[in-house]
Amino acid sequence: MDNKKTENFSEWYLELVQKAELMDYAPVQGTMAIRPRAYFVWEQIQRFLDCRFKEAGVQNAYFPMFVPESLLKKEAEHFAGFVPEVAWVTHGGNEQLGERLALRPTSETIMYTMYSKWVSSHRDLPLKLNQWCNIIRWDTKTLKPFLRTREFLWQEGHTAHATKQEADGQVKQALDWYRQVCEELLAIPVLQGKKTDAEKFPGADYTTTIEAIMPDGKALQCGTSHQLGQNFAKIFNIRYKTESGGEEYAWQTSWGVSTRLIGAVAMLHGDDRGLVLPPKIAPLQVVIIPIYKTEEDKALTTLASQRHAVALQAAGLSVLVDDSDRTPGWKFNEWELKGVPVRIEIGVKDLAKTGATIARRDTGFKEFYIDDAVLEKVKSLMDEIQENLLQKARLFAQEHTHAVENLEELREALEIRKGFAKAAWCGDPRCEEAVKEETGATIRLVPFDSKEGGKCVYCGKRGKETIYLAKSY
RNA sequence: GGGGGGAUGGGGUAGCUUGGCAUCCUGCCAGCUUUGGGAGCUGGAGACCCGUGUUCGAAUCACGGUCCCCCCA
Repeated sequence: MDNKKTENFSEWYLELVQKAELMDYAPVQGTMAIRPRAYFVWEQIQRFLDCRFKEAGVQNAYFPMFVPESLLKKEAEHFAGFVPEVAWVTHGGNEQLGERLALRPTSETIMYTMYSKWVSSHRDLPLKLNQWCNIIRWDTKTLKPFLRTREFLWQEGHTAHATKQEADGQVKQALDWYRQVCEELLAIPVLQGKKTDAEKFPGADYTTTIEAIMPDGKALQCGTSHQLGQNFAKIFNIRYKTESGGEEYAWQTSWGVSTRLIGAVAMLHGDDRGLVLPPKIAPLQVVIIPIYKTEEDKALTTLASQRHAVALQAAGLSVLVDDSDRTPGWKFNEWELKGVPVRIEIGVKDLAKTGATIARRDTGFKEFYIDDAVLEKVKSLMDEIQENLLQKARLFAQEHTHAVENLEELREALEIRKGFAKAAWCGDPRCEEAVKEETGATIRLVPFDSKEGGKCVYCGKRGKETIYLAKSY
């Protein structure tokens, strides 16, 4: 790595994602190839969420990526929110289409057109479907690999329920899945709460969100879950006959997380040596490097390496013996750049003591272990490193979250101390807008345990809500 | 939305003002050699973002386009 995380954060991140072979730029602006090392992380996220979805009765399905303009327009607020960044298909071959087709920026409208055909009785509810797919948003803001690209992968869950309460419960459950995937799998601590009306999903009654703090103090929205109320149901005519013979509109939710999470992992845990991956999502968890001078030593150290590899693999770990024709120093640097959580060095010195040297990626700490202790140590390191990364990130988040009482303190928290600000807000959208204008920060969320009290960070009137503010990606 | 910087083998670069066989590092291939924190030697393959113009001749000058990065809103 040429750039330092603390000196040129932005350049450091770009160097990191490319050198660690997470992505590569593709020919169209704002698009990229997701390389195997990053796609593996996505697969772990998919696996983690997919089994929770299925346990909860959410089934996978697939809907078309083409959304006719007339459908996208049906919900006015929704359309207004998305139209600035919609990419359109206007031609088929050389023939201009009668109606242009949006490349889905999200799938509410196309899916709910189908939902209206599939829902007619209370017996059809709840309807809970999810799709894993790509999304196109023709963003004009600053693009950044994984965090903001014009095409990305995500999952979008869409449910229809008989009652508001049930839909509220689904919104909450989805958000909790997202909190779990961030904290338990990716070691990214998050704040949870509600978006303000100004920041909510276009067409929703309310939006809930999880937000993480990045090393430069900016907020990253990591997942959202929306209560759509009956807004779409009324427009797309999703009605059901109740048990008592009446007719009601369904209550709906939608929720999603995207490949943006991969960028969050790289950004948050990476260091000046390169990528640092939490063991649970590392494509390669252990690399074993034999070290030798003579052919005889090469045979011995490689054999010992392979013996350890077999034992570790039997314990369910992904292991590679790097016996390539490179110097040990080169291999150390290479695998550190790629973020492998644990490295085992086996040289003649280790053989003489019938053991191996184990180095952990997160702290760089190296220690010798006798052969019999290696397996247990590596297994426990998987948990220790996973936990350490989460704790380190939690500590960072705490240290970069500052309680503020007025605009001046808010500016200081954002500009000098670089982080989140916790404040009170009177609830007036004009104060929210003014703060955004004057500081560049937005209200990231209103926590679920928001309390009245304090003074509005902008106007000084009585506070009605607790808020967290930050600049964001 | 505004401002600034940039694009030269796979990656990083020199050359551009003053037009004339394109520099160096790294990576890649082959061979030798080497191995406890990015070793060495020899040989080899590999590039001027795209288009138009000016010119005997364009990486270099002009115009247009595409793409990337940074800062501000």
